[in-house]
Amino acid sequence: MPRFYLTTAIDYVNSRPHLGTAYEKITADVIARYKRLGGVDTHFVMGNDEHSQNVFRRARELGQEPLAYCDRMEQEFRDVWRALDLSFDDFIRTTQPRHKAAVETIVTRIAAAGDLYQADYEGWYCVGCEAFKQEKDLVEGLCPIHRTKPDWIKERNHFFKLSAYRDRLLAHFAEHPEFLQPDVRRNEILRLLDAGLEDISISRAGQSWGIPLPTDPSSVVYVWFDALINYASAVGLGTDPALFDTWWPADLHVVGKDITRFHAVIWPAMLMSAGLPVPRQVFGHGWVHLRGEKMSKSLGTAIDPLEAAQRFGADALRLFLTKEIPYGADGDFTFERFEERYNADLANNLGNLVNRVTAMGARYRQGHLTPTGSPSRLQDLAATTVREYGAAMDTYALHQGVASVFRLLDATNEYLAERAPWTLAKDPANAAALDEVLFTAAESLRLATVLLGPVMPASTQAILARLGDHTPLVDRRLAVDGAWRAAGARTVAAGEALWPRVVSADPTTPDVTAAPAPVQVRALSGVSSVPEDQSSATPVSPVAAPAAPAASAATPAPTSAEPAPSEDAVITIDDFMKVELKVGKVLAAEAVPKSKKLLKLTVQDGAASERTILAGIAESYTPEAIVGRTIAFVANLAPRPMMGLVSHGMVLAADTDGKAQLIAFETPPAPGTRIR
RNA sequence: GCCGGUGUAGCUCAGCCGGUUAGAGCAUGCGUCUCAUAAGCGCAGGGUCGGCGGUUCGAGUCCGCCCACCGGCACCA
Repeated sequence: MPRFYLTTAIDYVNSRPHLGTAYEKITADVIARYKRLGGVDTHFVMGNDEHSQNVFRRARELGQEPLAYCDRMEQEFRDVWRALDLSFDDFIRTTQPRHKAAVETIVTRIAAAGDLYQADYEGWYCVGCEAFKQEKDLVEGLCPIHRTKPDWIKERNHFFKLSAYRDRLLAHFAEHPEFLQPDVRRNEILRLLDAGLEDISISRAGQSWGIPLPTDPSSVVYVWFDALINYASAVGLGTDPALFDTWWPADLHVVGKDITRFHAVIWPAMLMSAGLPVPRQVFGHGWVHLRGEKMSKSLGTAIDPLEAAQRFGADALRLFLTKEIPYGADGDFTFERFEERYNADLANNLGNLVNRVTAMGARYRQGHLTPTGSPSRLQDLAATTVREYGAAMDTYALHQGVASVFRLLDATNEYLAERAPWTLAKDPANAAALDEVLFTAAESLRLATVLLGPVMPASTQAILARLGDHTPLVDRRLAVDGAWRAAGARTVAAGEALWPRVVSADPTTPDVTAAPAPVQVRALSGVSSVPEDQSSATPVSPVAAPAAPAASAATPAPTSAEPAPSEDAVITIDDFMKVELKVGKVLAAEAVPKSKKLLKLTVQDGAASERTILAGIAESYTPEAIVGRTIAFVANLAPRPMMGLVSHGMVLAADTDGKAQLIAFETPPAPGTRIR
């Protein structure tokens, strides 16, 4: 029997899943159920990503042990997934022993392959700046800020030789065009590969929350490196060789478009290094927007999938998300549109069709339908539909697959209007014709319902039962149940409306936008946490991972790009007082040439002194709008060169999903005033 | 700034290698049937196919330039 191993990204557990997360799982579930319908032995795995500092911190905030916190969150996630009828076969957690075994296996094999080198990261280091310097930052070999020659120093770390795999990855992409879909994502990654790869740091020193690096137990495996391995640990790498042989390599990783690079570049390189087969395909799906806007937890605009499901049922939500959003592209969700589609597709079309077919069967034939064997145009169309449906679903054009089924439903409604069984029923002489029409319509509907099974598992099963097809869901096969049955009497049963038509005065939901969460105050703007908000999926902060912690001579940053949170999230007043916050007045502002985000500000920082600060707020403020404003800034930050200029400080702004909002004062204090 | 994508009826989108009056679904209006969830079926209105220019007998479909929006990279201490 053919096999199919399917995964979704594993999720951070620092907050509950929202509609964007649910979208990924639902579409993956549709694929899994479609495969099973096709008679494919399918293994569908989901899970949670728990070795994140954010998770650790969140648990601490709540005064809980991290693991206990993760246990609780697993239950919350499972509750949501159950409500959405997700048919995963296994649920992996990165804190499980089997995952630890797999991580150790892979890291050990990578080390054995010689692709892991103990950091000793080298680079130019300016003592004045307290920072590593890139070659390109130096002016005639000197630090542009301090006019001194930086030192060449070393710092310990563990790196994976990602750069060594560029050619093999390029070759793989060339040989397997289907490896990364859709094509937009593929092109992006190809360009990234063209630009070259840098080695990546895979360890974090001095942390306890994580899996110790086998080659250096004083460090833990960096969270996203750890997370990727879940796909292998879930099928027994390092714990169950037989299971692993059965399922590996994975056939499909369904992930958000923001993390395709982890799955299409780093993950295959890791596997190549470890001498393991790479997954057959990665699919990067798009986002679900809310009213055209990115859904955001911090703005309180994230939709609770449970609320959406409760509104019209889980199956209705599953249908909406699969049918209305071209798979791979971004889509838009609104309750108005959801209701509109619910009424059109489910109440008026499918639901009503079920009712009229079964009602007429009951009324004219006491539920007993007998075949007459006469071919009809519906039978031909059904064959075409099955073909189109299969072709679409096989290439994950889920929306097209579903659309083709609805064309068959439309045709069935037309057929009834054309043959008018209610008229035939008036004259006993038409008994044979009436039998033919009732049977044909019921069979067409039955077949269409089978095809919708992967999308709406519960309700299609209910419809089929009413149509006299009592095959258990697990035994349903496309080749058998998706074929037109010209023979075999059956019994249909009338019943309640499955999807009563709904008309609400105001389908918008006020509670969605009700309570915006507090906005993070963060120095400088623009650093949005997309993965947290939107995909909340696996391999963590893409901003932090591949590009930044690199070891090539060209890159500084000894470890990660993240500010390396200490084991304690709490700081003392002494720590805080090290930061010198001051009031400043913007004397002049101009856009930095060739930069999209930077404004160059001339800030009065004392009675008669001024300094230059570069601020990443150009997407939120024009230079004119900011001149004359009184702002807050960090005064004692090490100078930093950017875009050929040097910034002496950092402006404070609230960060609401990439949109900066400067801090304002009721009555502007004099420039230079200390803030604390 | 570089790279890529999108821009077609009120809304969501189809339109392959250029070829008769540009399509579908939803929404709207009218008509009609009555088995059915005021559902079904039929008909209709509605589009300078983002803009300008070019190639061609002929362009939504090819080429160039421009505009808008989206995404990726650089950049965001």
